[in-house]
Amino acid sequence: MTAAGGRPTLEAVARRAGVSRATVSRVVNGSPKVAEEIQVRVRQVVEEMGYVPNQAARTLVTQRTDSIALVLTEQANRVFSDDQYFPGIIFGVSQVLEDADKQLVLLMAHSDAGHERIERYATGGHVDGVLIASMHGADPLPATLARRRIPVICGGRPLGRTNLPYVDVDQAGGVATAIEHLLAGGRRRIATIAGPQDMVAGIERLAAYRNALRDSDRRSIVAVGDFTRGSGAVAMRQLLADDPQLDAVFVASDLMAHGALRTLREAGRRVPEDVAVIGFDDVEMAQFTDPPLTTVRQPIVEMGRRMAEQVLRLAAGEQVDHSVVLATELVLRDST
Amino acid sequence: MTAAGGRPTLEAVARRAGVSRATVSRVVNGSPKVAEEIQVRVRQVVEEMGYVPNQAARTLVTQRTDSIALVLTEQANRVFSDDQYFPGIIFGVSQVLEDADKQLVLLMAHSDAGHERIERYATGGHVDGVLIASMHGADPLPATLARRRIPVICGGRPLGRTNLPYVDVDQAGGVATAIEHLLAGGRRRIATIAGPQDMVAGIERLAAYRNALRDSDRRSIVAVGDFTRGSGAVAMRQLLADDPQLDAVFVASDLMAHGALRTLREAGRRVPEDVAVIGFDDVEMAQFTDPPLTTVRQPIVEMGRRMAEQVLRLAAGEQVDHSVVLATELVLRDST
DNA sequence: CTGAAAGCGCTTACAG
DNA sequence: CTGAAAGCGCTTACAG
Repeated sequence: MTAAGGRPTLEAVARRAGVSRATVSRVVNGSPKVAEEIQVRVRQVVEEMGYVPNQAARTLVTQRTDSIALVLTEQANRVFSDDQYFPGIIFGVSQVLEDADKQLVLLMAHSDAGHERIERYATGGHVDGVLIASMHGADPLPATLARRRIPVICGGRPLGRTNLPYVDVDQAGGVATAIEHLLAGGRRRIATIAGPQDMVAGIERLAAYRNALRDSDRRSIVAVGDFTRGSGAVAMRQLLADDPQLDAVFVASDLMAHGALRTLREAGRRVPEDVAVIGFDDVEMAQFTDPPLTTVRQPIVEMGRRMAEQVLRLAAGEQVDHSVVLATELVLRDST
Repeated sequence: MTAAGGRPTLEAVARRAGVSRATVSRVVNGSPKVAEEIQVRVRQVVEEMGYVPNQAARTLVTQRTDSIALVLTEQANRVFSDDQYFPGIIFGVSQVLEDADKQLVLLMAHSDAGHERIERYATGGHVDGVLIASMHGADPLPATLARRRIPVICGGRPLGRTNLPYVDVDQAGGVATAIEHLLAGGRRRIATIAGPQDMVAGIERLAAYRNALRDSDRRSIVAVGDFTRGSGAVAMRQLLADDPQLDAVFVASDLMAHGALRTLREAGRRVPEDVAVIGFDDVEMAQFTDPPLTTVRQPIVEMGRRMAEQVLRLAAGEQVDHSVVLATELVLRDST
């Protein structure tokens, strides 16, 4: 007995080993109540024949797929700028899933049809749980999945009223520390380059900047980018036009900060003498900009790990905390 | 009739629509020989009940999984440096698979056990084909899979003697153009920072550098990195110690070139006046370094796309070209 | 054009 | 401890 692909089946192994399919199944799945001697014989035949269980057949009966989907609904410019966010999340998630012997299915939506396709796939019983890495606006996808009883964990606090479980970093705390540092350094006109205002990270970092300045009586000077270098360069030009006297800028991502540094250089402003710059992320690149970048570190890989751990708990039927919030930290370098 | 997950089955739809399971199956799968009227009714019931076919059951009978695996066997430092290589490959692959309605399963090996796990998974009938994004040394995995009749496409020419199909860029041509440009600019002592010598991209770019210099009678000056910024910074220090008079350096990746630029700045060397620098990749960052980086552009996303197209052909039983080689191009900026 | 039936390769109560 | 048997939810010749 050989499956269509030419691969041996349980049946074939059982026949060769002189036992029943049930017994082979038990040995393969590590059930303890099989006689030692039989276990040895079966394992040997499995090895000889190169038997590997057919996952589809197994899933059909167990109702478990042993895979987790990671959804990335993001425009191309960000997924494929050299932003470390997505690779970091993927890396963290895959570490945890590998240890748990689960598979990672990557679901990217490049188009609107893609969005619908993802919903269909995730509700189609293909996966035991879903991770949503980043959302624009109040994406209905996580709520839809949750309603269908599919375990879901969001990366970043979901917008809108919902009580979906999520993992996030302490955005407000990180920004507050950054602004305090600038104020303590005597900076008087502190601008910001915000992230996109349909994403929670963009919204919260801007709100935190405003709060911190309000407390200190400074006025806020704002330009908005989309987390890419190019948008940071453009936003910096706008800020310089708005307020040529500005002496500091908090930038909501390191990539945008890199773009801002180029604009400042072109405009003849020295960093940090004329303008102090603080980024957000602490990607490897931040150590190599000119000057090296002071920035708020967020633990991206750890965020991926925690997301994966949470969804595995849900898939196992356990309860999880409604939110997990990871600490951020100001890393001082030469741009302030 | 409702499946364990609470989802409706074919059976349930058939009953509600007053037809057989076979008929519902035909409608769902778009078979043309079903009466128009019945099609309409079945589709309506499918909609009402939110029926989605169970993939495991379908796979079990069709022997197709509609998924493709992408294997990333790489150390953490590279996957999680902000190298655009892996995200670019993932992005290109996922575009093509999305259009073909196939799923992308990401297989990363973080450990040795991971390597074996990947082999087990790929041979376990979970996927219709396998893409291997990057290999160290003469990895036996692709050949093992090919022997098992599993469609495989390699990213980059595989090392060792094998005739596995692959997609690659014109490494030699790109490097040759870069060196010619340096020679034409009157540079006399041209060093290189090579990539890791157990990877084909590292090996081929170094070999092409040596060939180009041999033709011009210059001596070669070599340091080796691992494609990360940090390794580029260290390698540049070694080169300056080896030959303080060097006036150009070809760096096998943009990230390493970024590291090299920082070392040159620290050493008081002006770029390009004292030392010309050329990178390889053309990531977004290359436009933002100080000075902006001249580099050899390789079409990474396109490479991912072509890999996916090739593996889909193999999975469909078609023949594919033994190799697809994409053009590279020298992009001139201010570092030369 | 439509339906009854076989079968894909497993797991798991249920007996013994 | 072991085996016979049912059943997971589909697709697809085969008849009609």
